[in-house]
Amino acid sequence: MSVSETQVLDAPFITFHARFGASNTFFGKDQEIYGEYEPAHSIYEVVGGAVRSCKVLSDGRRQICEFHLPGDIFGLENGASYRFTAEAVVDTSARVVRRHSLEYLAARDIEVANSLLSLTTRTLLHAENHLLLLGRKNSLEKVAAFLLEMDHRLAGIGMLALPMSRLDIADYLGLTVETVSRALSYLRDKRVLGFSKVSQREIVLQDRQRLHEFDS
Amino acid sequence: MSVSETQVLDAPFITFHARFGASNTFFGKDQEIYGEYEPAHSIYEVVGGAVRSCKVLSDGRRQICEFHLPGDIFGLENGASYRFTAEAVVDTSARVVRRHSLEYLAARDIEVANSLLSLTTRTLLHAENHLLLLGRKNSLEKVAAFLLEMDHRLAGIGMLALPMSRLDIADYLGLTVETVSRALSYLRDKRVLGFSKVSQREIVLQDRQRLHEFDS
DNA sequence: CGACTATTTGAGGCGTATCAAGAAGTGTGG
DNA sequence: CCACACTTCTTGATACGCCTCAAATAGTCG
Repeated sequence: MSVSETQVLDAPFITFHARFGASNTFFGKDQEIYGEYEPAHSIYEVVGGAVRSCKVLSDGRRQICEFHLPGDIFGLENGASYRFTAEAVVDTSARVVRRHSLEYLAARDIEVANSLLSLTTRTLLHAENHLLLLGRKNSLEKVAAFLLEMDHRLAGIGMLALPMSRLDIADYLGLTVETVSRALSYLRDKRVLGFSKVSQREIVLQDRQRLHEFDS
Repeated sequence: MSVSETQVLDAPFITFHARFGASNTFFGKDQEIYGEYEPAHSIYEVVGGAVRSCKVLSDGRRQICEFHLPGDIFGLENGASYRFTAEAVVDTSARVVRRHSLEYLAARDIEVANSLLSLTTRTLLHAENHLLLLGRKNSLEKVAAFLLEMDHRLAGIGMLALPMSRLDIADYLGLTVETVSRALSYLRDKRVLGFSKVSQREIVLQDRQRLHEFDS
């Protein structure tokens, strides 16, 4: 079972955007949006493109904790600084809201406060499922779970246009590029999925049912 | 760097306890407190002992997402059901609060709502650091990080009385019992830590500095 | 003390990482 | 449009870290 409860909890946030107006900003591919431990001044909503939130060890090992896709909100912090580095996976546009504006609202409007809680809880839910994946699933299960998550979140009609590279996928799943590639090849050979001829990052889910069987 | 921001955010929750009174309940070692997907009726605060929150795959592979130690709150849900199974690691006593009481409060008192958000954020912070550990650290780094986390959370004076078994530690770190044991033996041989003669679960941190060097 | 469980230690195997090379895809300038 | 350089992805060979299986030791509890 793999995460993704893209529900309708954003309503108050949308309202917020409408009420306060939020500026649109563009980020080029691989551009850093903010760095870990920087003061958390802004909150973002992906409009188009994709963003990765990651943590990095001193020797460069990287763990991507989340991918943010259109409609997702990221950069929401309770503490003083960001807990991640956020980078654009591809060219990305995002709405930006200053943090103090939102905090001002949340301190008064219990609806807003509760929608922030919902947002945080959803993130937590995703993280906890990811813990199980990282700690206890093998490479094939990880890749299958990833594809199912993306299929779900990209409102999949069987055709996945992945914005991220194999390296991003690997760092999300705690694997290497080669292992991810081998898992995908394996699933292709089993006719569970196919690669589009247009791009290596377009994947056709030929048998979603059977893909589920590869996940846990 | 390993988690644990045991701050003073519980104040409103404590207040809540005082205001509404919360019944104390006892759980024997390995007793289930609640199961994953059960309706989430209650919220708990550990008084004495320890609790593990875990997820289990169909074939029995288990991932412990968190250990709850005295003072910790667990079982707080936004959705209808629990996201984990919670079990007593050792004989444990906990204060129990009915969920609807807390929700009643949170819907009116913005202070309470914000303290719930703080609580959730702290859990999220822990989970995200754990993602990095599970995805990208090797066994020695994992065990070192675990010891440092416990040292910190058990208000360590250099002597760790771990409530959990090696199996619990393994399932927390995404390892096997044997690997955990080997890492501990290695650190003992390096004189970074020592085993108490009283119990295998009492560990003496002989060189916290050097232990830090083993973590990432 | 005796039965049982938890932990440690050893030997060997498996899964994923690493290293290396080639293929496929992308972008730029002519 | 092609030529070229560069990046990304795939595939193969090998290495290594952690898991598995097995057995000995230590600890716990009646």
